[in-house]
Amino acid sequence: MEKENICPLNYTMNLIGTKWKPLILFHLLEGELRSGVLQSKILAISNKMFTQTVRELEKDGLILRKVYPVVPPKVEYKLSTKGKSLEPILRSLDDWGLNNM
Amino acid sequence: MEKENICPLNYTMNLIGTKWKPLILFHLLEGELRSGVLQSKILAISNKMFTQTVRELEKDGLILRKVYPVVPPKVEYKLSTKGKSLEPILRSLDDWGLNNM
DNA sequence: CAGTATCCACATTGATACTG
DNA sequence: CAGTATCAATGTGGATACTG
Repeated sequence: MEKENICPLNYTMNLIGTKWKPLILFHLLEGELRSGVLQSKILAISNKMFTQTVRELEKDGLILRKVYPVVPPKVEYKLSTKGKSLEPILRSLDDWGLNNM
Repeated sequence: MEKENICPLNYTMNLIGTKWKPLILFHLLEGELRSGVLQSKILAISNKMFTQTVRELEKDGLILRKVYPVVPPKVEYKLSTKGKSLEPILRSLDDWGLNNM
């Protein structure tokens, strides 16, 4: 998607307006989650898309990635402050869907 | 985009989560607009994408299309009741962008 | 003016197999 | 367990020309 961001609305949509991003953010509203647990909550997401999506969310400063230097690997994700500030929007999107689907 | 709609959040995103839809809906918040006027407000949208997008919004019941049987043609678009109910979400997305971009 | 029809470039997504 | 690599399929967006 081209990044023109003429208006604020598009800026926001470019950060969360994809198939999986809102869903991942939504699940993280309940708190920090281990990578595998988070992924298992998003039924039907492929391994590749999961990694790719959390990477972008991290790059955009919406989530934080914590790596534990253990074997086997352990990684946890949680919302950043910026990510948490999306909560009202995520809840609105979910509520609206509930009332209209 | 695949239509799985496992959760309400995805239902909503499938309706408004594309490049141009939120922008078109946002401009229609100010009221009914003639086709050409609406399109001119969305800088850089191609003719094809404009028609395609308003068609989908109409199909999904978010906007209403009024055709005047005159020459030259005159078409006006406005939000439906369902479309109007998206206003809080659209404003939130815009506000969040303003505060974070 | 409003919209349609092609044709094409490229971005997004996914299945599968593999690594430290 | 968490993540990477590769290849293929599909979706999305756009330039151009044309119609009633």
